[in-house]
Amino acid sequence: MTAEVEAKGPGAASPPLTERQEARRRRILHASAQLASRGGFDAVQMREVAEAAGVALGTLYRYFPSKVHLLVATMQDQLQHMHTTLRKRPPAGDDAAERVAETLMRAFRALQREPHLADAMVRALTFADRSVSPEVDTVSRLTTAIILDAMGLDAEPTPQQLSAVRVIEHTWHSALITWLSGRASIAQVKIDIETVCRLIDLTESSPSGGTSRPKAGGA
Amino acid sequence: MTAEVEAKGPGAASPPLTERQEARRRRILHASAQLASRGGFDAVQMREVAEAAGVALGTLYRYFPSKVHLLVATMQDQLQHMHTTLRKRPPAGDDAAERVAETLMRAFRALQREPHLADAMVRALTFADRSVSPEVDTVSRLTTAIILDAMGLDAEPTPQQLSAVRVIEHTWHSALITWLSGRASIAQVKIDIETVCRLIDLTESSPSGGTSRPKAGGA
DNA sequence: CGCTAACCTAGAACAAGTTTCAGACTTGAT
DNA sequence: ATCAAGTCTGAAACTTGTTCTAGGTTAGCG
Repeated sequence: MTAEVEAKGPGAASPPLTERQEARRRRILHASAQLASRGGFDAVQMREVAEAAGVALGTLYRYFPSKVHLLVATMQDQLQHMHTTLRKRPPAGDDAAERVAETLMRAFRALQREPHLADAMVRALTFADRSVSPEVDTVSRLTTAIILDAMGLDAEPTPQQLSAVRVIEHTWHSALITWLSGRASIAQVKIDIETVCRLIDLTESSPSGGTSRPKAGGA
Repeated sequence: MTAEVEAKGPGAASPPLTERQEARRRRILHASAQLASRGGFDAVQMREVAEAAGVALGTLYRYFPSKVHLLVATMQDQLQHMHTTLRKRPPAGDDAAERVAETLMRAFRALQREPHLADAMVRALTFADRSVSPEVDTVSRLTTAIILDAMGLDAEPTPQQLSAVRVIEHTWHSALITWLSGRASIAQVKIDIETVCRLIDLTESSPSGGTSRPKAGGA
């Protein structure tokens, strides 16, 4: 139990990094993503990451206390990027289930363009043990935010809707894994996503229109 | 249809093991489960497994080509055991969704009794790469069989039902992971299982009775 | 029995994640 | 400018999964 991992945990006031430190951090994450894109989880070797980022091995471990921490942070990074990208062109489906499925399929296609990177990030995410919980939780919240965005609700989500979203996330992660390990085809993943998204239809509160509404204006 | 223990691939005619070899194999699996029960994934150290099983390290690797292979085989073992146990007292719910949820919660409670073992097996399962696909697939088929059993269908499952089962499996695995890594409570897992099991209700073919039937005599 | 092929053992060796440490460099305050 | 505290570097060491080697054992067969 040495270092307090200063993650984005609840109320964690990460000591403000100097500019050079911020730059180091970004170099590390970039090197991580680069190596991951080449050969997936196994290709992200800590010594190579350190060398590619131009920092000493000890420094790498000061910034990210383990390989899994590093890759989960890499995923945070990519997810953030994807979130902003997705927000620019919101899904156009008629009901919430369609929109969520469309959004996830869009994300899936993005991952298909970098399957090795996807492999590294997803494997790290599911392999993470308790010591990485705060970071994994951040990823989970980001994913939840993306899905809720896609649903385009005009009110706070109900507990049932949150449950459905949780299940959708479960399916999303697990389906990715089966795809990455070659046990499911792309088509199969699509079917699974569409199947689970039907759960959203079960959570419609009012019998009239439910969550169907083309454009929930936000501001 | 008891799955053959030798999951070396499609049609792989695993050379029949001699009695001493079978005994070695069992000693190894037992040692693996034992160590896993103590301290989870990390506690299953190949050298220790070999010593506890009374075989040389090289022999251990001849039987199981990697730690992940070993743990996935351990899971096959446990699942088989659970499958026969579950069959003895089939779930009593009124509709398929209830029965499946009940069955999974029963399995979940069994895992709670050996959380470290569960940790080792589930982490191995999701961390497995392509080289372990055949074995992971066997586990997946076993899980599917358990769920289909619980549904108590009287006919071949429809494609939609199979999709629902796939999504249930996804949720099951992923929910286990969140529980094991301390990011979800037992209650939360229960909710997620119950939520995803509602998908089964969506696959009822006829509007009359659907899959509801108290006791579908097994086979 | 004695042969051969496959199997097993003990142990060294190798690979990659992680830890440690002494010394050089930055930073912030005085 | 100077000092103290904290940070970074380079390199070695340690851990555990995995591979390799040389020699002993077992099983089937004439």
